[in-house]
Amino acid sequence: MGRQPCCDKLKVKKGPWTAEEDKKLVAFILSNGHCCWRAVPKLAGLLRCGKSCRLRWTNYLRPDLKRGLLTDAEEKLVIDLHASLGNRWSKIASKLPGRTDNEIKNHWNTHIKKKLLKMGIDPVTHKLLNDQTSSTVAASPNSTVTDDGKFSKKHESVDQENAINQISKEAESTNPQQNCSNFINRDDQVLGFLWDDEMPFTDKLWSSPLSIEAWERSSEWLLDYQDFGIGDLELERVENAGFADEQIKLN
DNA sequence: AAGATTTGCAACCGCATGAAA
DNA sequence: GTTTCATGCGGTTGCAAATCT
Repeated sequence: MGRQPCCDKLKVKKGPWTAEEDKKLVAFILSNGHCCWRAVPKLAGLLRCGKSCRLRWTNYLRPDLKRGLLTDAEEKLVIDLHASLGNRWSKIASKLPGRTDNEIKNHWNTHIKKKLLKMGIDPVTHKLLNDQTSSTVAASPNSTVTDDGKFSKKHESVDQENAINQISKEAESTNPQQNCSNFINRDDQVLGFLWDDEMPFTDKLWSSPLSIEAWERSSEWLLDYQDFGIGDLELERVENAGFADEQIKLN
């Protein structure tokens, strides 16, 4: 006897969410929280699977999400983290406040991968493409790397330790051709917080109560960006400033 | 202008994991 | 110890928008 489906697939709606559905979901979560995702669609009056609700909330409706393209600083962090962690997008996303694993994964596949290839860098190994003798960054007796660049979840702390050692080794290297990561401007103070498991300021944000009005105020981009696609430059400017502020706070 | 192709991203699917019964 | 269930994660797909021919 296998596992039952999380919902009755015949009676659930699929595909893009409407503004009405978004509003229902947000209103429900802001007033009730999401103790059990399976119950959310029924209680919120949505013909959706609980899984779909969770995804919509975490990837799109959460009030603390940033919108727009990743900044240069964020992109560099993603590349660094990918070199150390591989395709563990949720782990990478946890180090970039306001960004989701889905967003980072998409940005990696559509932008960063191409950029690295253009620079002659293998996006899987983070080594120069013509450097046949190099092994992967995280390859060590204590970590496992699969063909597609996935890292084993076992020995995580050892992997992280190796990664930190690797990053400091890279920083010491003076020859830009030796390792692709040298093109990244290192900021040790920034990298320092990357290995902390907690991101205190996002936790604070989540623990504070939020009204539907507050959500609507903080999510005006939903109208601006989803329906009309305006304000990208202004948004980017604000986000860049915000990200810089967060880094200053952390330092 | 119109059709073909490419790109970017939201959403889905299946699997893994851990907790509860 | 086994089964069931809820949730999270990473890979993949589908489709609208953008770009090319």
